[in-house]
Amino acid sequence: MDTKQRILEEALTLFSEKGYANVYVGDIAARVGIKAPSLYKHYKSKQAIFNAILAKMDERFMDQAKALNINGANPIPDAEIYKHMSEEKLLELGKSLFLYYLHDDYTQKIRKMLTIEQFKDKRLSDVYMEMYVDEPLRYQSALLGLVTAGGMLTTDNVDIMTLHFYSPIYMLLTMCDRDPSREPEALKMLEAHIKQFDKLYGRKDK
Amino acid sequence: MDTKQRILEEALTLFSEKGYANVYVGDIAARVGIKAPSLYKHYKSKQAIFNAILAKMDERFMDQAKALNINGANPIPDAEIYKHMSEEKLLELGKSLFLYYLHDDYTQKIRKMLTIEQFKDKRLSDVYMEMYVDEPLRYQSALLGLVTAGGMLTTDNVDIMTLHFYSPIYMLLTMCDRDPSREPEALKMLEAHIKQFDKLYGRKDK
DNA sequence: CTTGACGGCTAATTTGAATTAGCCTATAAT
DNA sequence: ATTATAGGCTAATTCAAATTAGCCGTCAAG
Repeated sequence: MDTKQRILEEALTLFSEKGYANVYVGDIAARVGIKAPSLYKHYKSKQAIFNAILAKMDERFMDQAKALNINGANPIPDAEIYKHMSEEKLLELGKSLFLYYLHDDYTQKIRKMLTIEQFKDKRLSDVYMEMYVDEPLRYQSALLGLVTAGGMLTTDNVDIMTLHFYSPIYMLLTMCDRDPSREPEALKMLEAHIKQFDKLYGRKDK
Repeated sequence: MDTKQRILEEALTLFSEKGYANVYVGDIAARVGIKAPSLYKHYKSKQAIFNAILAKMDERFMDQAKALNINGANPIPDAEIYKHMSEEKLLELGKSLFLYYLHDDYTQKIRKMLTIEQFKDKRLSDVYMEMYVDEPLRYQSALLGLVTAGGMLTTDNVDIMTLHFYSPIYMLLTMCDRDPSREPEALKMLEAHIKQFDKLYGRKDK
């Protein structure tokens, strides 16, 4: 078992629940199944553990950005799909986006940790915004742009349409992060939101 | 000068910037213009200062709720105004809401503090949600309900319409909290959002 | 078969921040 | 005028948490 890796995982879990300052190195060690001083065989300090988590996050984020081809000339790999976007498909898209963000273990923990630690370090709030505001808006804008081009949605301002699509998702997400018991309620609202969105922006003659 | 009050103000400022754990009692004292031990003439402990801030927040929040008559039989005092809601008025409503939340010193600091500390204590996340999610949605829903009744907006689901109105405001707000330099950009998007909102929900024959 | 590095442990040690002790001055009430 | 209280200060003290010292067993390479 890779202790060095385990330490990062358990530390991230704890940091995301209680924040850096409220987690003691002994807590991390206990969850890994060792004693606090043994941590220092793997990392120079508590801060170094935190830094390693961020480094790994950066790495993953870069990979993901590359995988999504966001910057490349070819924005969406399977563009054709989005030209024939039905209400059901839109619904599925929104729900899977929401549920992925909400339930993916790593993503959720990172998001919570960034939320807690963001005001300590501008770099963290920048990462948060890129991950949960700017990048989703950019990506979905490209996507909804295709749908619009395909004629399934109509607007003269794709960016605002994207804002209308995504911001409820974002708000419901922050709601469920704070209170997971409200997930069913959030899902109901999400569905109603997307149906309404489709009605508002969908072609009248659809 | 009311030192006891000053302490709460300076402590809130610091807590909202750096989080409880990263603020030292000496920092608070320094800003007030005294030495750390003197704080203890006014509050039993650092935690007691934090609690006092929350107590005062609760108090204000109660007052505000009462002033808005949210629970009372009479939801909006000057309901008539809202029956004749033009695009410009809607715009003004949204902008003033946004700018109030964003710039009101006390509100902003409380929001940032709750954001940082929320995962430590469920009570804090509950307050946050009430203040920035549930209460605004309830209030605006009542308001937009009136507008709808007046015939200036059309929908079969006021709650979703309200979600569509408010969630972009919410998202832009959290964006500006993280990076105040993006306020102009946010304001532009806010305006475009509301104009588009009005187009989408406004009566076709307006 | 022995050596050295890896990774664990217990028992210090360090550190730094919160809190307490105890003193001093000003002021307001008796 | 005396005294009590409020509120400030400096100099301890406490305490918890991070880190270091130093020991030990295992195991793979030579």
